Amino acid sequence: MTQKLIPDIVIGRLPVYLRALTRMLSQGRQVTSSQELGERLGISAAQIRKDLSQFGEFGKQGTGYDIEFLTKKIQEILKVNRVWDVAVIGAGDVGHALANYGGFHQRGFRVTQIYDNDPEKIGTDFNNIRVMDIQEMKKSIKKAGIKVAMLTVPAEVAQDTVNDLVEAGIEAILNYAPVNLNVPQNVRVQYIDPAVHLQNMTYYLD
Amino acid sequence: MTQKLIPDIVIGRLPVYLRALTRMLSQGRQVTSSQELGERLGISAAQIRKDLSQFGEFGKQGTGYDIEFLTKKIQEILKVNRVWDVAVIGAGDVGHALANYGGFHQRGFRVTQIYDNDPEKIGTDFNNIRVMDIQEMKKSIKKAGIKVAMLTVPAEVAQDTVNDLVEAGIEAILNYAPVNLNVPQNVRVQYIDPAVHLQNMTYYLD
DNA sequence: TAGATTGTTAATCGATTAACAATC
DNA sequence: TAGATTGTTAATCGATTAACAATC
Repeated sequence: MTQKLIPDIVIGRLPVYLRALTRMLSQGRQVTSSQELGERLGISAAQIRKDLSQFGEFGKQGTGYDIEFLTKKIQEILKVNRVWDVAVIGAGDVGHALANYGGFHQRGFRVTQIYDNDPEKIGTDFNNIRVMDIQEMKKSIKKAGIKVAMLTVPAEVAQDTVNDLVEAGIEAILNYAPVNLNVPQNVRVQYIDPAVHLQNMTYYLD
Repeated sequence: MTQKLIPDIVIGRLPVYLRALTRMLSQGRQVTSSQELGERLGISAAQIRKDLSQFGEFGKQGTGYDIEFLTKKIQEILKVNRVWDVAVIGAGDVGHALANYGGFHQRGFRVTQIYDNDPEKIGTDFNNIRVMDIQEMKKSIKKAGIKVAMLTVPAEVAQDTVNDLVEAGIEAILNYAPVNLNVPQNVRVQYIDPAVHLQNMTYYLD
């Protein structure tokens, strides 16, 4: 029925492979190997080959991988060989940084909507995008058919906002609010919380 | 010799437990169970008990866990029952958002230094912290004994900057630059790249 | 041909879950 | 006491690695 053939953890490594390959390409490189890639990323060569083999045969024995070809293939697999419109919810510092971020458009994303509830912010422009009233969010996201959102609202209102996003048809949420979110099974959430990431490392410090 | 008793993946979940517990505490809750916590976080109750049991016995049969007590214990384990000074490298939008972020100080961190190479920015204040010349970085971080840095410089200079940070004594790096970093074994890196996180989810969209 | 590297299989390793005695 | 929930063991499940035939 549903596929679920490919482990989540494999999908999670593909963007990292893609990033490294794109970088090599921009440095004029044409061919690489699982060994080289693995060394750069701190991953075993066997794992890289195994991961890629889930999706097809992209390399040549004796030679390795054509970087441009493999890049294209991974982009197809991840469905970033197109551009996804993204809504930013919350026009604070983080929302502002995301609206201005230059790294999205080469990587399959474009911020097209920004929402806030602050009258002072509504109507102002962030990187040429008009900040809209969060009251409009549900209707407007639905109308635009947007599937991807980045959530930068305060923790207290995050879950309510997510409920609206889900009703609006959002299926992928990058959550900057420092709370766990409950969503239906068909909706994906990724978490970014700098304090959580830092706390991951302090354990190892003295 | 070296401990390495506790799996990395367990350490990685503790900050998430801590965040949920802190939230419950702020809501006036006093006691919870592995089952309740698991439901909130989408993790099995067994896993939560197993994770915690790595560090001691923090619960009571029949009752569950005292939230305040467990919070304190996890803070101790993660070494965030103190305040870590953090240096922000790069005073762009992301550096700015991090300098202003209010979520750090209750969670064990305080931004005390910001660096940039842009003469226009050097000497200005971000949230009452004077932006310093990146030329001073190595000397000044070493002098202050700072162990934790957040890196928000462009990809092209990230590795060089990291090399300096390592020489300065930094042992934990939260990397916002969209590249993999090579560091010695004693240095930890966590990666935040919104495009990578988004690409993790697009695979599952149509 | 000789050398290199893939894709894949089988073996190993590690993480998660189920189950339950202990006990609050 | 009865009910609930822990901490822990053993079983299951899944991911990583080693090894090598295939082949460029």
